[in-house]
Amino acid sequence: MASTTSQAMLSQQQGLFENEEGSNAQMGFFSIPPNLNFSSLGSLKAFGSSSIPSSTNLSETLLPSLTPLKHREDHNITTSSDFGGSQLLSLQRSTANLWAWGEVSDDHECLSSKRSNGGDDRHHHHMGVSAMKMKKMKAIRRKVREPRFCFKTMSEVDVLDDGYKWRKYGQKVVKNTQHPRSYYRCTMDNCRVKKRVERLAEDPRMVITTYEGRHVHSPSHDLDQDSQQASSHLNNFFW
DNA sequence: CGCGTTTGACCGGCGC
DNA sequence: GCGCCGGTCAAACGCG
Repeated sequence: MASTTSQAMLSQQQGLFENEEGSNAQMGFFSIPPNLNFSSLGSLKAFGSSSIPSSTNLSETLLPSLTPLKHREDHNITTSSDFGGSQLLSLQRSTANLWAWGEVSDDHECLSSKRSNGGDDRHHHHMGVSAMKMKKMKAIRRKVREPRFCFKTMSEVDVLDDGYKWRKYGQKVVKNTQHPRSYYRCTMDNCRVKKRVERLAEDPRMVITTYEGRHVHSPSHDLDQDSQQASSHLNNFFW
């Protein structure tokens, strides 16, 4: 991996969020300029949660600044001031987690998951949801799911450090893409947040990350100083 | 030894 | 009904 200037320069960042408006399920979209500063976050937040009561416990999560892991280890890139061009925004709904799967499917900017509840059904079985209930839920084509948020960043590394600890639980080559999609789950016990990471087929320099769910805890304590620096700013907004 | 990754198998939904 | 496909599981493995 050549350590050029572009290595951690997430010069172009765009994000998507999905909300749970039921039949009006939709995805927002925003671009994150490389020189984003914290004052911008307010507007992004407002954009992403236009229908959310602003008082809802601020559990919308703004993930701490991202540092590509390898770079964090190898090059110790700093993320102060404007995040060093390496940041992640996550907008999540803190209210009910209902959304219609069939209607958030066809956005190729985000990881398309036209019907990604196969494995989750199994998961729900594990969680003790009765088959009867699941059938009923399926019947109305509506499913209790965690809010999702996806964005794409330009980075040479796949896994961006968002301050949480993730465990990889799967990898899959999806059709019509040359790069595998990786599946991660938050390592915290009762935290069911998942994320998927893949590279854009059209532009392998772009990494698409999709977060699903909401963390029930603060970011991992073992952040390095850089991350702590940046996330401490963010904490003013969200924690 | 504990934790994280890899990877083939499996499951369930969807389209034909 | 069957095959395809995305998502998940879990055993095996690697590493510190």
